[in-house]
Amino acid sequence: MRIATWNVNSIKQRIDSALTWLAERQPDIVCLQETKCVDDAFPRLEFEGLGYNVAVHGQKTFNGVALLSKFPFDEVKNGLPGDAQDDHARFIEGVVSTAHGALRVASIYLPNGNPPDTEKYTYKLGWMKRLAAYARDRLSLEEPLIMAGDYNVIPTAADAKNPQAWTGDALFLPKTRDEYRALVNLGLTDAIRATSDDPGLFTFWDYQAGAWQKNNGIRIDHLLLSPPAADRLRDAGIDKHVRTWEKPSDHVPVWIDLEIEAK
DNA sequence: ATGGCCAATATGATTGGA
Repeated sequence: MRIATWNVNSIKQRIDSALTWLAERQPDIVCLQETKCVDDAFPRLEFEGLGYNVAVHGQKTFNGVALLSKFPFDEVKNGLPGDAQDDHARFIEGVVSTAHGALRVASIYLPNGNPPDTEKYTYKLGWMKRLAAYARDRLSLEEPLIMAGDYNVIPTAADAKNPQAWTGDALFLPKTRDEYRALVNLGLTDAIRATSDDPGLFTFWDYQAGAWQKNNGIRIDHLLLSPPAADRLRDAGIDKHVRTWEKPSDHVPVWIDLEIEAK
C-alpha cells in the first residue's frame, strides 16, 4: 500500500503534472491540498479515468483538500471537528477497508499563520489544538491512521536550509513547534524522519528569489502515522524531481510504503 | 523571506501564499 501527499497549489494548474506523477509513482491513496476550486470544478473524471475514487472538500479561490483512492471509501468526513465557525476547507478524512481492517487517512492543510502578530496566527494555533484533539480521539481506535498534508510547520532546524532566516516566522516559531511536538508526542511517527537521517530533506521551495536553484528549501509536508501504521512502515520518500517540471507547484509529493495489503 | 513568483479574482490591481 502506497500513500502520498501533495500540495498542488491549484489542481486546475497542476492536472497534467498530477496525471504524469500518478502514472509514475502509482500511489494507492493520495492526499491533495490547495486544490483552490469548488467541488463541481474539481477534475474528478481525469482521476477516475486512472481508477481512483475521488472525495473532495473544496471552496472558492483558496484552500481545498481532496482524497484519491484506488479502494472505495467506506466513509468520508469533511472538516476538522471542534469549531463550527471555521469555514476553511482544510481537512478531509476517508476510511477504506484493507486485508488488515480499516485504514484511516486524513488530508490536512494546516493554516500558514503569518503574520504572527495577527489573528491568523491565533487561528493556526487553535487549529493545531483541534488537530491534536482529533488525533487523540482517533488514536484510541488503535487503527492504522495516516495524517498527511501540508502542516506549515518546520519541525526542527534540520528541516530548513537556512533556519536562521525563519526565526520569527509562523512556520518555525517556538510556539508552533511546541504544538507540533505535542501532536507527535501523542504517539505519532514522522515517516520521513523514521526512515532517513539525511539533512537537506525538503518538500517546499519558494517560487521567489531563486530558492529552488539555491536549494533553499524547507520540510513542511509530513505524513504522521499511528502506531499500527508505523509498525508497518517499510519506506518513505520525497519526489523532489517533480519541482523541475514545467509549471511546478512550490511543494513536491511525499510518499510512504506500508506493508498493508488490499482487501 | 525577498531583487527575483504564482494563482485566483470580472482582472489589468489586489489578496493570499510560505
